[in-house]
Amino acid sequence: MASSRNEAAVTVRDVAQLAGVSPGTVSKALNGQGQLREETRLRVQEAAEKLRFRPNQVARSLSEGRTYTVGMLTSDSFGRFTLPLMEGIEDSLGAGKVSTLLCDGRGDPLRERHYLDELLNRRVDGIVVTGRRPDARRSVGQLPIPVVYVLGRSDDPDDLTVTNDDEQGARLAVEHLVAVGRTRLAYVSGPVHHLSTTLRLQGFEAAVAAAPGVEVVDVMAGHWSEAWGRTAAGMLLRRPQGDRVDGVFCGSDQIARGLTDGLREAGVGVPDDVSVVGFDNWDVMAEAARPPLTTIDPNLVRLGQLSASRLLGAIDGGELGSGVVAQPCELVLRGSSVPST
Amino acid sequence: MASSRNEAAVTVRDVAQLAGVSPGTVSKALNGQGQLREETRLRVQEAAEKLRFRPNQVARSLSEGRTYTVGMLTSDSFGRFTLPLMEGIEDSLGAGKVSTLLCDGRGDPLRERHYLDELLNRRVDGIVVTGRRPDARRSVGQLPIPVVYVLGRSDDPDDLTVTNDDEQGARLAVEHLVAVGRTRLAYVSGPVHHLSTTLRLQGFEAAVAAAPGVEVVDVMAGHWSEAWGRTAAGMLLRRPQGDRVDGVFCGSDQIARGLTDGLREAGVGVPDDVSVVGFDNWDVMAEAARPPLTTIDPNLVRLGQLSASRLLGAIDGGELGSGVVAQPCELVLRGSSVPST
DNA sequence: ATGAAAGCGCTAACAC
DNA sequence: GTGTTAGCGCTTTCAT
Repeated sequence: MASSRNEAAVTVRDVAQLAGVSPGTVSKALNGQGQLREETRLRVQEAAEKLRFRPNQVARSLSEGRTYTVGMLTSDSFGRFTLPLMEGIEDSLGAGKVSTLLCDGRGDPLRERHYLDELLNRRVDGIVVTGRRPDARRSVGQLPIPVVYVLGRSDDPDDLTVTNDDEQGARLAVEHLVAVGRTRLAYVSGPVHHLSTTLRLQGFEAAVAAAPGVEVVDVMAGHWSEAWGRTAAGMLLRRPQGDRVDGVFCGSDQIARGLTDGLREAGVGVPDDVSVVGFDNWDVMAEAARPPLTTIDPNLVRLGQLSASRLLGAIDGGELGSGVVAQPCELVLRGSSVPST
Repeated sequence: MASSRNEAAVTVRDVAQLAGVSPGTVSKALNGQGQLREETRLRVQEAAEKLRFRPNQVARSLSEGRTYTVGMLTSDSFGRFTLPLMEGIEDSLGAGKVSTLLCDGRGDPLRERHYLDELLNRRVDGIVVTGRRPDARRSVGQLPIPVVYVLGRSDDPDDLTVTNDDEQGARLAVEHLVAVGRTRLAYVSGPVHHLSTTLRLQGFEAAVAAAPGVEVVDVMAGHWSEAWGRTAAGMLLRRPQGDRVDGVFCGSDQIARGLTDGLREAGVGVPDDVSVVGFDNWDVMAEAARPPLTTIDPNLVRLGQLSASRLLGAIDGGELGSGVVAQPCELVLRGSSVPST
């Protein structure tokens, strides 16, 4: 039964009748297909407007065999990182007139499987899988529609993953520290079992190795928290005189903020005594810190945009591609890194 | 044209053929309609399984005149507050087998109008409008489907708004401060033009008025930021000796955190000298603060759940209701409020 | 340039 | 109990 709360839904037939043409002509007129006399097209458009015609997208989907819908499946849960991704995804999809169906897997494989079925039943044109787990996630497998993984990687090299380049981001941080004159560097990271922790370590070490006269003084792994940052500050301060650190790269802005607080409260000047660089460019943290944090921005919005536009390309028949596409990060300058001297 | 990347999609006809029945019977068997012999039902289910039949939800929607989809339209943008709401909404909708179509209005009326049209064209069964603006937002108007506003209110009293009870939340905070022995209270709020600021002020004053021997010493409006909290701390500290404050209710956890930092750094003990209560129960802020913040939890997940279940009720033919439904907040106890003495 | 007719895959009313 | 028949509202050949 066609629903109606107020007025019965108006269909192409109604429009056709009012315009004195056939339903087929209405379709063509409204979608710019075929070749119609300009006069007819206008007459149809007027009729449609007059009747406040709302083309039933469901019927259209059935007929066209395409829904102009993509599913967004989150591995973990909606988190802070999901937001900017969603924003970017909507940017790209909105431009292509496609809508987003939301599914929150919440890290539960069963739940995820269920949602996947649902998306497939709904005949979405494609799926973007977001997530940010420590390691690569299990691929959702071969599907009749294109799938792109964003931020969190798929464990299947045949899948396409779009993510940020952690290694390059870390290099950026070190290069900046070196540029402001720092030579004795430490890396205060999140948990070791996090892929991003490892990748950033590689970048950190590579960049230090490439800078003559600069050395890695300390590497400490902990948690993604302010508390860990403060703890790390204490540890850094306990280093013997003459073996101190003058530049710290942190695995997150939360860590960087905690570290900065710890140093400041111990009377160590940031950035005058020690330069600090964070990671994430999470405004709430970076801007509230004292001083505000210089940090590495993984550019999540752009990641979302890119993944969705790759997906759209594949939906429109292009090649999706495979492997990991790592987008460069950017350095965002604030007060925590450049000494005034 | 029905799409296919691998295998042509299998339909009820295919299942019917394999099971040796008619398409109509397949539909009944799979949806538990009508009365079929158990044996037939099983045979059909097996056939469906064997062929990996995916009922085309699009066709079903067209036929049933119901899409099992609701639109989620955000007024502002995806923000920190949207996340828990979405979680709650998905909780309720998922149970009812309905999916969520995401639309980010980004505070742009044109964009919003566009999305609204899109949702209507897609024949969603209902819409939930989220947002958190300072004041009530313009109603999306009379629609052929039910609409519920959550968190941010609609300006039309005929619409249904589900939100948290700011006034009650503030009372809760004051009652707690009084319970731990505080008598000279201040309210450090966000911007005055925010509805929630005003409502909380009312609750604050009402609760103080109801507590004998307790007085309002100061009320200060500023921004939703840590920086403002620190500034406010300074202002509080500059009060003349003998006219000091011993309990502060803050309009947000960010403010509370800034305030706490400001007090601590000036040598004022929290909670021993001054008790502090925040608002939001935003874990990142509340838990990283020193001490962790006692705060008022508006329970956004529950708000999302409630709004979605009200919507589902209306979709299933029930009354939606109207006006503002304000859900109570809860007090969450952490370290910033109860003095050790 | 336009109309007629078939069909997308499913459900539902009515036969048998 | 199960099959048959019409649609749901649109797009899209194919005639004209």
